Amino acid sequence: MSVTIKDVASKSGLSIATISKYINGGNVLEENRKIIDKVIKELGFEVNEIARGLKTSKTKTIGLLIPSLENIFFTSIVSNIESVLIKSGYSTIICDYKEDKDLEKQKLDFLLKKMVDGIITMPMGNDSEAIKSVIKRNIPVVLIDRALRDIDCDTVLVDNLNAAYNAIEQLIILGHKRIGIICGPDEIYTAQERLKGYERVHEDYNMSIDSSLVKKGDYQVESGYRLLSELIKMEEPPTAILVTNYEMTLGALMAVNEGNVKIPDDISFIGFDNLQLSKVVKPPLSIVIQPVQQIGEVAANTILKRLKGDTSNFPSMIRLKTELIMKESVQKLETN
Amino acid sequence: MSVTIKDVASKSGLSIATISKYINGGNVLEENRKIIDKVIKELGFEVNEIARGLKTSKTKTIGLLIPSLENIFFTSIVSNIESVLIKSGYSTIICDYKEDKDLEKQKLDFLLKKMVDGIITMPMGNDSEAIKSVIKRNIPVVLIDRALRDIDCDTVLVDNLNAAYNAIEQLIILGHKRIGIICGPDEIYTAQERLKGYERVHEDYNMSIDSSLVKKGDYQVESGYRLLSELIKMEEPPTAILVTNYEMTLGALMAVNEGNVKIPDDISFIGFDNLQLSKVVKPPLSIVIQPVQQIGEVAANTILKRLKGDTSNFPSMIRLKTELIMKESVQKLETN
DNA sequence: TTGTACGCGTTATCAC
DNA sequence: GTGATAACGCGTACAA
Repeated sequence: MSVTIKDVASKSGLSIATISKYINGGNVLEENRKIIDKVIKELGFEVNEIARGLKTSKTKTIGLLIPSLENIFFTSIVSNIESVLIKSGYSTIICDYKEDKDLEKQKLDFLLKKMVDGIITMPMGNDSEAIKSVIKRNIPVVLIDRALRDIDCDTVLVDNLNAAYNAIEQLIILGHKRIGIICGPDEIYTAQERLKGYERVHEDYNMSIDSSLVKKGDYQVESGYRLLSELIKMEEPPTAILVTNYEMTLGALMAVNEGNVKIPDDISFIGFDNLQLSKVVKPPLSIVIQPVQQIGEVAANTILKRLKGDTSNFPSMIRLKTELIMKESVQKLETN
Repeated sequence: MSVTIKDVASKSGLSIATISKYINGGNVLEENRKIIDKVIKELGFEVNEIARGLKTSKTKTIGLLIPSLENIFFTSIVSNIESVLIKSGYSTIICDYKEDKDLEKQKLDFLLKKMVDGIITMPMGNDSEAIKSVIKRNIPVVLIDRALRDIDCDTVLVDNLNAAYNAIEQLIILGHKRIGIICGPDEIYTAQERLKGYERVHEDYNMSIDSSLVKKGDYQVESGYRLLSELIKMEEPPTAILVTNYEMTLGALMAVNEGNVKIPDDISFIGFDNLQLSKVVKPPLSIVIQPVQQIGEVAANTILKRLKGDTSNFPSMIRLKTELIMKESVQKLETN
């Protein structure tokens, strides 16, 4: 079918072994080097990665396991990861587990069966066992966005705690006393951290927390809608709100629109994750931006490093900073 | 390292050939069948896909080549494709070419080098040559979203022409005479078709087209913003507008918000592609919805069919219907 | 430096 | 129905 080393060998008059050595960067006579180079170009020879893989048990493929492909936050990261990896000749098999823990395990197995050389994943459950067994098989794993307890594994995340902390702090500085938050699910790492940020800033400013202002959603649009509706219908509603991911921000805005509530007059609003959205709605939305590009690049470079056998400072834990963009959706509150 | 057929053979007392035949669904004595089954389970044997690939020259991998991973319309399709393919044991290597024609070719080569069994792609340029050469190599290709001229290739698209036609028709029925459209780039198939729909409905209703109302953007946010700004600043602005993709819809909404223009009082508005968006903005946006799930499923099933060697009605051209959802962003115009 | 021979795990072909 | 055995294309000792 396609051109093999054998073909190159016979046409160049050299042996298969020599050609192979040349391809893999070994020492070959300058003279032969030229000949081989020429023949390879003439024949259009390309290494058969799959035959090579059989021998080396390396597939030059990285598995990417993410919660959903219908979430721009995740796919942006994926896009950046792919860009970096392809430069090193790695392809990426992307699996989304549709926010389903069973599917997550299934797809992890799938990737393993496909003999990926490494795995980058955003774990959902805390099935650190599955991940552990992968690491035990000497397959490098990089966790992104969400950390896992009791596990030695390279991890790239954003400083979720301070992301929430800083946003809430701004609201406090502007005079808000009753600040609501719409969190993600308890089981999810980022949700825990963002809530911690909310709690810690209250402590630091010596403010007590009204637990009725802390709403727990599921990172989906509908919960953002429902929970914000609940908040604005309270007898004593919050004067400001932080919504902690993109989907819920979307939902919360729907609730605002339908509830005849005005931003920022009736409620100050800080959203999450999507800069474009902040410009479409009126007034412009204040927003917490995560460094998606960096996350992808750092994750990809980390796994590339491990793939090269560099085990320095393992396990690495990199915590990237978010950015808070304040716009007119937040109002200064008169202190009375 | 891992368990091989050889191991299964020696432990079961049968030959490698028999085990292989069993695995691939050949006829084996009921008696042996049981033994093999048991041994496989005990040993936890799994086929080494890469060794199998070397022999069969099949990788059980489909290449997916899309313009961008940061576009929910594309990634939704990808997600659905992946769901279908994985059920048949296929993995998908996803490449995005970042709307760059050179990158598109590069990544196509990359996929070929990875020996994918088939390719599903949304082509950008009209480099039908590259695709043709793939097909000539007997690698099935399915085009989605965008058709290519002069080429025999299975294609799955939506009826873009009538998508635009129907939207504009509704506006006409509601009494609008000056209807603007913000199109995509001339080179892109979907943009051409949507524009044709605009033109045809004007013909059918015997209305002439004011070419200053036909704006050509590039499917990016900024152009939607810029072009809608231009439209509303006209001396005689349109009374209604159709924006023909999601990003430009986003941009156009920004312009509306900043321009102190009211929807639908000052201008009736129909957007594209994203249902969620339609609920977030106020008033609720009328929108053209594409059947992303179907697109993905049909495309995946088509390539699966070809992979099985079924060449019936090749090349198939499937045209899926869009849905028009009318909301309060469109106003009935008084006929005077 | 170069060449020979063999192994990687499967599948396919043929005898039996 | 079953079992040797030759491929598949490449890497790698080892010998030359």
